Amino acid sequence: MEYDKYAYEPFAVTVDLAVLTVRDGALHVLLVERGQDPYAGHWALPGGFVEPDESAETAARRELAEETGLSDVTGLHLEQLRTYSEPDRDPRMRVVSVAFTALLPDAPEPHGGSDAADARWVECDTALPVAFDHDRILADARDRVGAQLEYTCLATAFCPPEFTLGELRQVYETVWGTELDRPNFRRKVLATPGFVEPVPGAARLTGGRGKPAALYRAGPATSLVPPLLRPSREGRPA
Amino acid sequence: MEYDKYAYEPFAVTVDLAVLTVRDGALHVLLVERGQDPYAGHWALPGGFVEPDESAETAARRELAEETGLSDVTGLHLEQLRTYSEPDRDPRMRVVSVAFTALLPDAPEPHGGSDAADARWVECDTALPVAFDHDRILADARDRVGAQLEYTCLATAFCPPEFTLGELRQVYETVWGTELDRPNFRRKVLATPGFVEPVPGAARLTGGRGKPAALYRAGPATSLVPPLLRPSREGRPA
DNA sequence: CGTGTTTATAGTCCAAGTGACCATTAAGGG
DNA sequence: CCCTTAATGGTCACTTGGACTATAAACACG
Repeated sequence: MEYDKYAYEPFAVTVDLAVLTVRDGALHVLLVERGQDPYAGHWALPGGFVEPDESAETAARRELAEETGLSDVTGLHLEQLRTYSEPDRDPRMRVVSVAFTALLPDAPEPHGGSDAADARWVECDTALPVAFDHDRILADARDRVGAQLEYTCLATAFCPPEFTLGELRQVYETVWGTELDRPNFRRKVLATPGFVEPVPGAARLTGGRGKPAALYRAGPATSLVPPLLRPSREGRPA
Repeated sequence: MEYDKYAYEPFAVTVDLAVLTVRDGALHVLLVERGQDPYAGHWALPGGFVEPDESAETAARRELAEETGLSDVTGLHLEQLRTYSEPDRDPRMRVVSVAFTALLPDAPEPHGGSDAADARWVECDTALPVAFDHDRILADARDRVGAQLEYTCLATAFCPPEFTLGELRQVYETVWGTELDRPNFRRKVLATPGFVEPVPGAARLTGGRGKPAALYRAGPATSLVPPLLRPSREGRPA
């Protein structure tokens, strides 16, 4: 490999974030409204340039803090998704973007941050024209997260620090778009060591309509073996 | 996002390839010997710059053809691994590298190609000092491939067009570093629709020492549900 | 030439896992 | 006060997968 920085057209390197959360039984993504061309007025994934002294991960966490307005993003799940490098993905210049997936427990309304005209949570299933190739990034992020729910304990990243098994089950049902049997889901989760841990004291009462549920915290486990397979689309009569 | 190509230090964008193959019951990786500083004389993963009109995927496939000397790399499994962007990963300048994993069936000896002093297959487990952060890239590639064998049909990418179930099993055993029960492996593979398909005619005779094995081809399936879990390191008495 | 080794293949047995249920408990809403 | 809702506890049958035995068909070696 020869290195001659003047022999090649310089690349701009950016990060794009697919910040996902579960709200009202639907998967939502954080989008910002672009204030300038190209795609002025379109919605787009939050993101920005990687600074000269940053890694892409550092830049992504900085952007996450800026765009969500959260004071503490250290505990949030942030993971590299993949890199998008098609030569024509940005009409102005050569931009290579490292995309990340971030999972948030609750959904605080974002303040239209730094360089974005507006920022808001948008339901993923609404057919919304988004800028650049961000629709593909978002689709890839949904695929990845859906697959990860099967064989990791990642679902707790969508939940607040203390949660009920019903809330955890709704995460699966929302991301997968299926219904799960309550008793079987409970048995599977509780049979997996380190997935969830009971909160010593209380049980939640005031909120829902049914019998109050016990509270759990996320456990130390990260992988889920054997996996929790989503109901197959096969074998269903037409 | 503001785009001003002069406001930021330019990034060089490269691709690095972890080209893996199974040979003699051991996982091998294609390494090239660097001819110049830094790391002159060290071994490194093959790779190179992304050209102005290329995507990272295109560049990776071009490099794969160049480095392996294979005339046809269209059928080979090439997959984006992740992007490495630590600011100090290259001592000379800011280089962001998109790493790929490639899986090869057999192991034709590479010709020391274009800009590499030498190229050869190296057993992955040999503790070899490699340049830059390529040891981490290689470790990530091994992790990824090992995990993918569990829940995808990717193992056939290590095999020639026609192969026996014993060869397929050796792929698993080599990548995972474990032994698998022959009858159980056979039952699992054959019970998965579309994983492998029998070759109409022949059965292999001349090669091995034991009873001749039937030949199979890779089937159309890509995902392996339920997965083929590797034997756990747990539950083993000390 | 026969015997032993090696590998492929067929089949058995049983424990764990899981889907499909049913039943009970404990809240809130009319 | 009854109905609805949701959590929780439990059963049962079927499937999966790990451990294991047995047979078949090649080669190596004396």
